Amino acid sequence: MSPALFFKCLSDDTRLRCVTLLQKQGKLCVCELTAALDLSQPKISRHLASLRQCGLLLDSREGQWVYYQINPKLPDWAFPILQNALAAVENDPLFHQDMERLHNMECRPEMVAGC
Amino acid sequence: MSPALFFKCLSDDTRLRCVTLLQKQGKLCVCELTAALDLSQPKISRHLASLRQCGLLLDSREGQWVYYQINPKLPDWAFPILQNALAAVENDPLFHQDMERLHNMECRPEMVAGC
DNA sequence: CATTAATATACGCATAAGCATATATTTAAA
DNA sequence: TTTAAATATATGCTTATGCGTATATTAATG
Repeated sequence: MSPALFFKCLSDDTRLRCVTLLQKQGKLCVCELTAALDLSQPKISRHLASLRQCGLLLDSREGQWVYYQINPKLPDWAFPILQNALAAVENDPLFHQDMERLHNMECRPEMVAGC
Repeated sequence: MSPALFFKCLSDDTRLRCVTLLQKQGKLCVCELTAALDLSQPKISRHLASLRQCGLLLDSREGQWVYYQINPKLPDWAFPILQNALAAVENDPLFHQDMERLHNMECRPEMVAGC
């Protein structure tokens, strides 16, 4: 993963929103990201796949759900950039909207038992 | 300038090399960047134009030469990212090659009198 | 005024990116 | 084993990106 490729991963709004949400929340499944960003499932899934393929994200299936997280084995120089990326969007009301939609999911996957 | 657009500026190797050299050196003219990166003048010029148009770089003509520098009026969140971008490439031998070619220019513009 | 150096732009092209829609796959549950 | 939910992928399309080459522009110089 070269620095230029790394920046390309963050150069699309949908991908940047996914990555910063994951940076903030640690681990989210596809349906949570779909709800948070209020975009179509295939669109989210395609961008997540591209982020996984270039090594920025890791995925892990837990039953029905596939969770994504920032790859902890990224090169050292990558982590400060991710922090800066989060800082760059954290004051944006659109970021707060994403967070709000995430928290307002009627039925979060991890709460399935209670549904 | 949105964060995603800012990252897109850094997502191409030629542009990233220009920006990190300018971050390191402060101010360089087109022919210095052309020599440092060892690429064609139109290619450098086109990328510099795109970086200027989106506000990342400023240009200033001094006689025959056009100098480029990082725009000091970038949003606050942009500067730490630029620092981290430089940090990400500074240990790369290819970055050192660019620096070396820059310093090895037989005739730097600012030395014109001595040529 | 003609020439040269530095820089910018135009053109034509090839490839990459991103999208919406439809469909396949995987897993859990009835 | 049928059904439904979550996720992934395929298809066809449109637009964006990047490139090499050629040419235009601007400024200094003879």
